Amino acid sequence: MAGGMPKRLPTVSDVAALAGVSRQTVSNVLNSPAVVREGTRERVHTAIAELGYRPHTSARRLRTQRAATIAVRLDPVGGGISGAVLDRFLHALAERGEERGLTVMLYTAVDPDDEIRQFRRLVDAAAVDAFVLASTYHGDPRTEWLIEHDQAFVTFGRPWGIPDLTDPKHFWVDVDGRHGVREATEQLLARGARSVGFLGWPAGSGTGDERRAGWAEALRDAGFDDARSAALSIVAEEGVASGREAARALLEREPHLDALVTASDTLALGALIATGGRVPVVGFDNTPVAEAIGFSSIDQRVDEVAVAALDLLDAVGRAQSAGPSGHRLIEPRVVMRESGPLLGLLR
Amino acid sequence: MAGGMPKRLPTVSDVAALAGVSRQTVSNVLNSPAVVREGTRERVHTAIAELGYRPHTSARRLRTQRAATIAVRLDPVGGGISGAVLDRFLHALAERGEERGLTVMLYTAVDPDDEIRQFRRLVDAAAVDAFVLASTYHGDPRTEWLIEHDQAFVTFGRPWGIPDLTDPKHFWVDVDGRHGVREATEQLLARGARSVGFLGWPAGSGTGDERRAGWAEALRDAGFDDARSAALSIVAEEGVASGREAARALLEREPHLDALVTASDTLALGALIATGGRVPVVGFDNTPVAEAIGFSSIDQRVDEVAVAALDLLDAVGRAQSAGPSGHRLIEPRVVMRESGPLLGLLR
DNA sequence: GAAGCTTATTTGATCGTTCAAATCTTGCAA
DNA sequence: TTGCAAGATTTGAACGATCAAATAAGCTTC
Repeated sequence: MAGGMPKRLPTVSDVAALAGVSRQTVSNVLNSPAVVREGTRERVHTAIAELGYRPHTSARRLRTQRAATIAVRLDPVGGGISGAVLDRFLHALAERGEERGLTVMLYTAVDPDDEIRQFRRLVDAAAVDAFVLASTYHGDPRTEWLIEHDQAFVTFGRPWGIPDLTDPKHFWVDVDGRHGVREATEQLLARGARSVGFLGWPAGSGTGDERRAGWAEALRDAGFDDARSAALSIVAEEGVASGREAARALLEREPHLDALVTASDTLALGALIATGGRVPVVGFDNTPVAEAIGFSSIDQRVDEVAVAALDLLDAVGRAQSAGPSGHRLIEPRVVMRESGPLLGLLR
Repeated sequence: MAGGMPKRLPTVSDVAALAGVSRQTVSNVLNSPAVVREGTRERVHTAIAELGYRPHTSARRLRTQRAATIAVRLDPVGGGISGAVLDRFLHALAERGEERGLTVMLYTAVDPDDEIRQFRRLVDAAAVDAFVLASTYHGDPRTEWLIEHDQAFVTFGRPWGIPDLTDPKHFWVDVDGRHGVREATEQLLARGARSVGFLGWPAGSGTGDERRAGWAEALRDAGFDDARSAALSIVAEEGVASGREAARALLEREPHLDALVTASDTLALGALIATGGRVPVVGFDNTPVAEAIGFSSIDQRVDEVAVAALDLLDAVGRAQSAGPSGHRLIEPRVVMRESGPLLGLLR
């Protein structure tokens, strides 16, 4: 309705005038309150409140040469069922970032080269002062570029090349999948399971290997010998169908299997279909699908990951040693679902 | 490695100096090339390329008073299985926005009031010049606030209150669910289905009512009388379990049902479980789950939605009448999956 | 009560760009 | 040649904030 004037936003000078002080004092009240005398500070605060003043984002960014923005790449479709993880991570990042005055902006890219082109664009335009990468691999050209060009970044997912792992320039946060899977396996054993199988990805993906290792550790501690363990483990590519096939094969080989841990909710869903829900299955990622169907899963706790990532980033920003070291391992949480609404009904 | 100087980014003056022209000419080359003589323009372009110059985002924003940024709220978890829709919409928005020099930033909010607080924060800080809302309802305080404060915005999802629908200040894009469902139903009938059921949400949600209406239209056109139609329709709350229950009840009542259209992939999954995959089911949203399991679904074509939303936004920006009217209806695409990898195996 | 110090506040310059107005070129008719 | 409009380019100012240096105010101390 109103329509009227475009209603110019109040500036620091307007506040200053109203409070009877100078621009700089207003600025100080906001950025280094300690330096302003109590009475003045209060007067300025009421003026700010009265006018509904807020610092002009771009003006501040121009002067301070900080974009206060972190860029995150949004994947094309968030591959398969497990896509929601990035979603939740983004949400956490946006929420936690805002608490620290950071804006999260999105970019897209079709391949690593394209992504580097984006880096260049954003960096050259001073549009961003840090990047969050959602996963990296050994010899990743993206991290190489970022390091080469002195750009702040954190990866969600540890770098899997041995040398990179300790590279002080590479900051990362990751979820300790090994620990999570181990704990899930232990819980299954503790509640009476006699043989717990594992359905995971082919060797070579660092993440998958870690998850399998966690399961293997739990079995070893429970007294299983290596031959027995080997028989209880099977491999499948990510995908519901291939998970179903593999689970079926494993069950044929090991009819007495009474629980199954998997490397992802996608595989878990396949396994559930194969077993008709008769065998408890634990997935990984705790996706909405796991919740809807009602099977157990290991939650990555992306909220913690986001907080850790931001912590690392502003450590980088201040060029101070990022706490103990340049990375953080978050412990996932096992979410056991006793009897999902649909588990028994799948058969 | 490099380490060295912080390497100041080149400015418009650096380019000007190198090309032997003034600042403003460089600016003109970028913003109104027509006004610069051909030869000069070329010289400036090579200088730009040589230095790898790009306009400083914040400086430009400060001067032009445009943030070139649109804000989108990221939902807490993206409810259930269908969450991926927002995900894909965001991706499309980011990608298409970038083509037009727009940045997509995220914000979060726990409820409408909180969201309005965010509006205020972003608007007062001149951090954003338009909002995209992912759905609205009748008397939505958010759209009221935005209109009241002359803020540009578009909603994905038409406003369901009658008066709002034609409000020239409310710009919206929506997917014509009625049309999509109708088309899917027709396709099923065309390939020989004799009775096609509908599993949808309780009346009252505009979106759900539209979808049901599309199915009803198709049946009517095919010569079904209203009593027959009514018997083929059933209602369920969103959720895999309730979908399964409802589908089961419907099948008991109508054993000869040979196809089922549903209001969401979540309901579709429930129906598939109930029928053991024996009855073809069409979902809505074409989520990754539909693709993974292999059942048919209606795709919202979020990419088109994103483009339309951006078109409307810059129509608003230029205060020119937004094409035919302030809204766009996108036709969804029916994705028929003949024999999903898992369909027959669910039983 | 004036010198000397600390604390509080103000002034002028600057970040990098674009706007508005001024100046310089060019082309062409008189 | 001169005049003069149209076109091309340049100059000065401004966007709104913060930095750095300068000034003013408040407290001690002798």
